[in-house]
Amino acid sequence: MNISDAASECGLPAKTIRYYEDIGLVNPGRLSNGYRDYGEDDLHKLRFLQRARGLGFSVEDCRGLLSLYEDRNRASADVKAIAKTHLIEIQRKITELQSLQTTLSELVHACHGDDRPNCPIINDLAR
Amino acid sequence: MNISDAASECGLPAKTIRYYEDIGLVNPGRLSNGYRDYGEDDLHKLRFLQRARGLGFSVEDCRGLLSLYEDRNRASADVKAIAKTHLIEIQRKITELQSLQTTLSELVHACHGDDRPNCPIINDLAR
DNA sequence: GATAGACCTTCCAGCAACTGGAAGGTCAAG
DNA sequence: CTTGACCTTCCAGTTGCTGGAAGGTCTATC
Repeated sequence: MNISDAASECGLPAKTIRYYEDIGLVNPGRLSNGYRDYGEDDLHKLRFLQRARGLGFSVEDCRGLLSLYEDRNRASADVKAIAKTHLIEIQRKITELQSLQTTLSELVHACHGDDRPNCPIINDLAR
Repeated sequence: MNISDAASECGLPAKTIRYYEDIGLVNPGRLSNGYRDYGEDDLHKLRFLQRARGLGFSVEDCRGLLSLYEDRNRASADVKAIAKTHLIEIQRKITELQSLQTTLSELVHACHGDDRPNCPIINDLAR
């Protein structure tokens, strides 16, 4: 299967798939004309990557998850550890964004938003 | 005032301040020896940038806010528009992260996390 | 006057995770 | 035999810095 069919199969752009190959995540075979040729294993990995990236795992996390995916003797604890760390990071980001949201929405509400120059947002930033 | 004093005044690393100059945000004068020399206006702008970046505004947003800050005839509506757009973007990110959080925390809870290979997290990613 | 150390300068490279585009090869249809 | 849609590689750009190298300057001390 060529790269654009693989792309529509797994939901990743061809560019991204080539990039994943560059960084050593998925190594398809090659046809005699030099074209990449994706087999079922490759497609599984690509779909795996698409899902994992979609859950916000970093590419390096994905590398780790992928090797656990391929390891039939993995300990689920190893997978859980990666996921847990990521989850904590997500929770940290949510908290941070919520704090920004609170501040910003107060400022936005305090600002008249008319054609006059007085502006609580600017005042706050300038304080 | 030299760059390291300016840095401690505004809470930004010297490297970052030089970078902001590179991209045309704050242009201090220069002493005869070529050293940057920060005046009160420069420091105000740097503090402004530090606050605005801290609220998550992009550097390009900061450029816009800075020029509104310096425009005594600004319309507060222009400021509010930038802030509102940013706020909406923050809210979008929060929603997205919360959805990731839900999915991931379900997976993490479902995973035993022992030394056996069976793992709902991997299973989900591989489905 | 020499020297050490702490500044300062510029410029170049790298991070994450792609994305766009140029230049060129290949293939199937008409 | 040409057109157009693929494919290939490689290089540059994105965001917002950050680290480091190479070299100039300043201040203090000996």
